[in-house]
Amino acid sequence: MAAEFAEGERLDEVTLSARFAVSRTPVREALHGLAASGLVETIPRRGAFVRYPSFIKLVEMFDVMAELEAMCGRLAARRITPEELERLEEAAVACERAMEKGDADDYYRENERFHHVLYQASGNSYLAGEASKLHKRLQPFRRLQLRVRGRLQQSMREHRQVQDAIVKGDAERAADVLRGHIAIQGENLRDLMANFAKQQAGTAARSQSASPESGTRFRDKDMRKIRNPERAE
Amino acid sequence: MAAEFAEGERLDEVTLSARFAVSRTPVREALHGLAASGLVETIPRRGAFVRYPSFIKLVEMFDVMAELEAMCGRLAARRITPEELERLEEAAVACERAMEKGDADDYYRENERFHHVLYQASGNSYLAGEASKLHKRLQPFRRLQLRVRGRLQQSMREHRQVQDAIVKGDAERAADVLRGHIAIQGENLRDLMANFAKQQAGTAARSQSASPESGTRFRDKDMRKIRNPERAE
DNA sequence: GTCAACTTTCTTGTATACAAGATCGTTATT
DNA sequence: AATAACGATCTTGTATACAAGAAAGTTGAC
Repeated sequence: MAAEFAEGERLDEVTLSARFAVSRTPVREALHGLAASGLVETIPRRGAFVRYPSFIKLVEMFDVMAELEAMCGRLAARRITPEELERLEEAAVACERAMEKGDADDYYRENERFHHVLYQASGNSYLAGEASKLHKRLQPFRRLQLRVRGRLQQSMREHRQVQDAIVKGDAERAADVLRGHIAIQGENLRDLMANFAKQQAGTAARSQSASPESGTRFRDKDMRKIRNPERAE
Repeated sequence: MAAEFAEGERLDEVTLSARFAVSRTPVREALHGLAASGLVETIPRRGAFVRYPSFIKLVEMFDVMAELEAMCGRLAARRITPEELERLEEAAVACERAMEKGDADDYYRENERFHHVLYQASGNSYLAGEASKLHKRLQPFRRLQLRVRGRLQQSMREHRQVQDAIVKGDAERAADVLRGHIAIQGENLRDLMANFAKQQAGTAARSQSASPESGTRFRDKDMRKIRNPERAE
């Protein structure tokens, strides 16, 4: 399920339509949607290719996420309503319960609730939307990290610090704590990926086989045809 | 050209396909693209509706843009390469020439170049991409502002301040100046819109006529059919 | 006259057919 | 034998046909 489609794999429209027992039309629309959300890259007249974010790109995305969350925190510290404060407390309590149970899945869900309350509390609906989108995209990699030893407890402490700063209306501290809260996930990711790379070192080359760059071998005679790749978008 | 499609207007697929002399298929794909970029809202089984960002949303977007640019500046101050520094200077000089000529269109183009160099110089390609996307979306509203009296000169001064901070490697100052540089556009927008509203006050009501909320009159008898609007995505 | 159920019409969503570009294989030429 | 030109095949992009859901109009009951 997790590794159903390999990085670089070409997604053939007819194959997919056969597999899901629909015509090519909805398949095409779905592929365009995935392309918009970045999971797939489409090259005109060539097809759609699976694009998992590279490690570099993931770290970059976590950096941006950290900044967006910091902005949410800064604004929320000034703008949060009593009702939202209450929901923040509820989410924090739920997180605490999950942590005490040691239930990572549960913590993960409640953690998400906590952050979404913050996005809303920023009072900037565009920001909230963008933060949610990126949060969702980084979701699987965030989830991975909750397995790291002691991460749940640390995460919880950071949540309480954020909450404290917001209750006190300390915008800059809320921003800083949140920035760190996310940035540390980028750091942890580095560690996880390093370990993962050690294990998977042997099979890495194979997974690249179907990518358009490495897989489609341009023969010398075809090189005369000068094509500009004309990347989608 | 500018106001070819009115806010809330329904975009009929067959009408559009007739107008552009293509079949419905590419029209549908184009509409989906516009929906992804936020210019159009699609409601399942109902159609696509023109959605210009509201004034509130615009201000929100400028706030986020300010933060993204600030982040670019902070990173660029530390990571910019000599080659990028050179391109920044080139863009700044080009801006200066345009300003001296008083050519707002030209300044607008070169200003864009200046900012794109900064995005690149951040060394975070994801950030650069997101900043470019939002920049592009705010483009028409930015452009409006260059007509404001004295804005060109002020903008130019701010550019030089940004450049100075980056040359000196002062990350926080670069961030602060850039944040202000963008934030002021949100402020100016407020003024422009206030003036615009005064002029257009009479015609405002009419432009809403075709929106699905106000235009589609549900008759009482139809209210029994409980539909969840099921907003797209 | 008003309101509800039915029917008609219109529009989106999906399937299929066709056109055009791209890759791959074959053949001919140097 | 290597390379270029040509043609066959496959795949995407577009057009058209069909199905299903939504809005509007019509008829009938109270």
